[in-house]
Amino acid sequence: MNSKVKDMLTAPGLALTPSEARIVQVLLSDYPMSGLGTATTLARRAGVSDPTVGRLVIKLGFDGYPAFQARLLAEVEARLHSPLLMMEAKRPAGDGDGAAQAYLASVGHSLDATRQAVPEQAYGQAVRLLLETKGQVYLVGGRFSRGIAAMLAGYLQQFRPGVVDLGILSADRFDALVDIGRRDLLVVFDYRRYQSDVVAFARQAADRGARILLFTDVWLSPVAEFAEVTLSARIEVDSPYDTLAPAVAQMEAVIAHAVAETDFAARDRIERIEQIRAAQKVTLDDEPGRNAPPRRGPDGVSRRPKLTPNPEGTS
Amino acid sequence: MNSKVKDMLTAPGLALTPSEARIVQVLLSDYPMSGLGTATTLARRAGVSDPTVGRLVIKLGFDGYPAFQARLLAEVEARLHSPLLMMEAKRPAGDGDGAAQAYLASVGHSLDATRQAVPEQAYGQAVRLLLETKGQVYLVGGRFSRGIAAMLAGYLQQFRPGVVDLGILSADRFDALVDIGRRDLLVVFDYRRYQSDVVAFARQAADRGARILLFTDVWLSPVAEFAEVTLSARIEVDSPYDTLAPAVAQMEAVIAHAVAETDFAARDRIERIEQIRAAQKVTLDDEPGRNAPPRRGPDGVSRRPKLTPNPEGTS
DNA sequence: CGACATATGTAGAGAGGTTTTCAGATTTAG
DNA sequence: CTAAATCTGAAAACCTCTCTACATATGTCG
Repeated sequence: MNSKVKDMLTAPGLALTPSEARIVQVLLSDYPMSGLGTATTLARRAGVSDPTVGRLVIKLGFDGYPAFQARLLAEVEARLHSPLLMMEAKRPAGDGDGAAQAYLASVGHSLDATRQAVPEQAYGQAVRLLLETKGQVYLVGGRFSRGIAAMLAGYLQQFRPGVVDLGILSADRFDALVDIGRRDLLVVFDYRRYQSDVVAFARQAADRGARILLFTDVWLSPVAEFAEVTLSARIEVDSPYDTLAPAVAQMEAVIAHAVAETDFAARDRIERIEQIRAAQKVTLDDEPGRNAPPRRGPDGVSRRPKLTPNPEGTS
Repeated sequence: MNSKVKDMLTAPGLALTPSEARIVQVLLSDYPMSGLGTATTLARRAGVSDPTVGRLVIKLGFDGYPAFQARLLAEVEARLHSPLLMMEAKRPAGDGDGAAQAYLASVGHSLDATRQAVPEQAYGQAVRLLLETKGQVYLVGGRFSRGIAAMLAGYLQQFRPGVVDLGILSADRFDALVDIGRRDLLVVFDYRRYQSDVVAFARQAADRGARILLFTDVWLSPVAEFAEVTLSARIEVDSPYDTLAPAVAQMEAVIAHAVAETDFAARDRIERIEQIRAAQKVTLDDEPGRNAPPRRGPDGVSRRPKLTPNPEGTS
């Protein structure tokens, strides 16, 4: 049921009438384009009548020609999104592009640089710290980067208990230091224009024996001196400001590594959280009335191919 | 006349009405798949009526929607027959890279897709909204994306007064609606797993006459229906979660566009803020007293000299 | 050779898609 | 603020496509 149309057409157990065989041959001769027009067009090319085409696709198990075509279209989309194809479509970047697009291209370069700058091993160490810490996991960040800390906190809460996002570091937040000890982990996000309060906080936490995981730029925050693991990102771009996108990607990469590496003992925890959230209807999964009312054929099959929804999303 | 549809859609001399711009955006955001269904489907996704779609393709020089679609199909065929794609059959899919690095590469693809999905013009519109709004600028975001909202708020505060980051949308935050009116702008970050409270908030703000700038993914949050400008990013990656890195980059690209485009009337404001911050010693600069504003070339484009520290950084 | 079964085409009904028409809404110019 | 121009969507007309019903052809077996 899930195989590609091409496989269905060449399946051995298929009993084809002479006319149907001609249609299949046309279909395969320039696959899948010839199936993307109307049924009548295809019939004419095969030298048969359109009802014959309809009968064939029904014999193949589809509910009708539109359903068949939708499947074909979905396959085209899958191929169109292949990484190789994306490379081909990649434009030279920067030619006629405006400032915004040039900026995005520039971010792409920083992202590449980031990928090459940090060995895979470092991600593994970060994951180990995050998941195997027995005590609490505290997170701090600078004025801009604290948003990333919050995102990471959001993910971590799905994986383990004891996650504390310290948010903005106001003076009274330093009180939290009394609770931080040898069994705890402090995750610090500190990118250039290193904030003195963040550095001070991290130093004091380190003095109290806490382990430190640092996300910073390639010039390394002062925190790197006493951090156990440091992940650096390339953040400079063609702009008076720096970009945080590679930093975000790097944080997410840690999560991706965790997901790939662990056998996902945390899965049941995620599912529990999902259930709670569903009960509270915090997210609306299917936009009512927007993409819908899906046009349906008489068979009840949606006419347009679904556009590959992800099992889990962020917002 | 022989240019690709994508180029026609992004051609500079093209005068697009607001509704038409939304269609173009949808087309580009999932190119070329979204143009392969029916005109009605496309219209629905863009939140416009089908005649508007027809008018657009005629304005582009086609004889009608079927003609437009035929051209699109021809392009698909061309790409499908590309030599690169032929090699794909034997693609092992799993590189020698580890999970984290593969993830970063995947983010790179989404970033490229994002760059190509949104015309430069849209960034200009976003900048205009952000800078020329007379009233207040409010910002909201979802559970994860609110970090991006906070980052944007950080930038905006350097450019203009009246920036209000609404933070987490708790029930009492809805009280803020009474202050939102016709002269104000609401910036919404809403990525898939669209949050019902965010959507509801935006809808009510729109009802009160506020203009709306939306950052979302290519499947478009329901907010897109009544947003004045929508910027969509590609956020899906090879991971059970989505990535927000392209979303961050896109937000920053808006800032980059603003910096490049405007004559930077906001410069004095930035300098004032710099002075205040220096006085409070919030950041520890590696080089004290090196607070110069961004250097700019004769063309008015800001130019960052290599290897000099940024005049303004993110942390 | 004749009767039946299967295969195929023709024609038309019905559904869905596109385009035209027109009126309301919005923006722009004066 | 008013008037003109433009933009937009609702509705309907028109067209195209699909699929059903029926008729015809082709082959098969007694």
